[in-house]
Amino acid sequence: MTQPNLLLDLDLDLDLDLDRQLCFALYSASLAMTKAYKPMLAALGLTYPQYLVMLALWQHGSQRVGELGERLGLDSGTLTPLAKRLQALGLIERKRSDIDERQVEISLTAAGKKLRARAEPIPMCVAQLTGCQLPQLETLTRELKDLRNQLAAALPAAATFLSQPTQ
Amino acid sequence: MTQPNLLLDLDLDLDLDLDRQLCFALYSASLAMTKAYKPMLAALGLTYPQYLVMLALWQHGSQRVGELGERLGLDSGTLTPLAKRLQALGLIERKRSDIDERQVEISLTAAGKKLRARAEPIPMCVAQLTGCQLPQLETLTRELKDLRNQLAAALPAAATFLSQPTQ
DNA sequence: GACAATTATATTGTGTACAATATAATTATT
DNA sequence: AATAATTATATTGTACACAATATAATTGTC
Repeated sequence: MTQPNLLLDLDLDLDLDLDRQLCFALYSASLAMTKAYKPMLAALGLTYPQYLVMLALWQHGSQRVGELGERLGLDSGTLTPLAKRLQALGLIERKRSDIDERQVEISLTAAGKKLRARAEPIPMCVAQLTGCQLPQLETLTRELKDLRNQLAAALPAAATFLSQPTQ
Repeated sequence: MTQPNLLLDLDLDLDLDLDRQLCFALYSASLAMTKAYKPMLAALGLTYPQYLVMLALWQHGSQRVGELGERLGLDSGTLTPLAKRLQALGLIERKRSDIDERQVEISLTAAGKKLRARAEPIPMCVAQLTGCQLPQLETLTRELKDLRNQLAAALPAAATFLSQPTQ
């Protein structure tokens, strides 16, 4: 008699059940991953976001705060104090550019470069903790990168999604 | 001539390249997801972690701080001040249990229950922002939940991973 | 029933995240 | 070349996360 209600069907798949939310699965997996890294990074004297900055510097060498921010998706409000802590640890240097004094160039010290060797076994340790095979981890990594890129591209749309009625 | 070096091969797959790290893909996707939610949740007057607490309350009803923490993977240091803010917003109540005065029961106010209707369309909006089909999102959600559970279970091992030489 | 051990939540301190704003330098325009 | 607009980083304020500790209530043991 009555046609199946499409909106009702969608509600079945997209309710507010915590364990069916992609956002919560992402959020809690990310926190769990940070906790898994914590003891290993503590041995290097680093927090997890500090480790990410070191990864970016080890891979791409000296770079400006803005480049770091774009790579990591973080702004100066996060990076400036973080970089000051890495500088206090003696791992990086911060220097105003001579060409453009608005820019701050971040570079590795000898101690910072040396730390890389001690960080190298960490990804393997974490991979073992996941209990997954490498190809599966690579697939998941690619899917998450795609998701991140898609969300970042769609961000302007998100701002007006609920404020506008369907027009 | 020379046999392929297994360790070298593994290094190719598990180096310190930022864009090949599962941890960074997770971290940045999670931050991007939070940013996508932000404008929609702002319309409800909620932050993202506050929204997660509301989801847990809408789904499971009144519960103790400890239950909330276990569900969300957060501790009292995070939840106590967050709950006080939700209380200040008039969305929840906090009451010491009569049976066990150590426990604090968190329940929804009428305004807190009412807010659910306005939150209901949000998951659908986000799903559209991802540009993915629902089955793909469900698969990714399950994979992330598995990863989180596996990491949580393996956490004790992580603590001793780098401090112990291979024995 | 006193008291040690455990449990539940709260508090404190450190380190992110990020919006909003401030500051200072560079570029564009006239 | 003065000045408006833009750009790069820093600062401020709010809200998480979480380790470490504190507090208070309950349970277990004798």
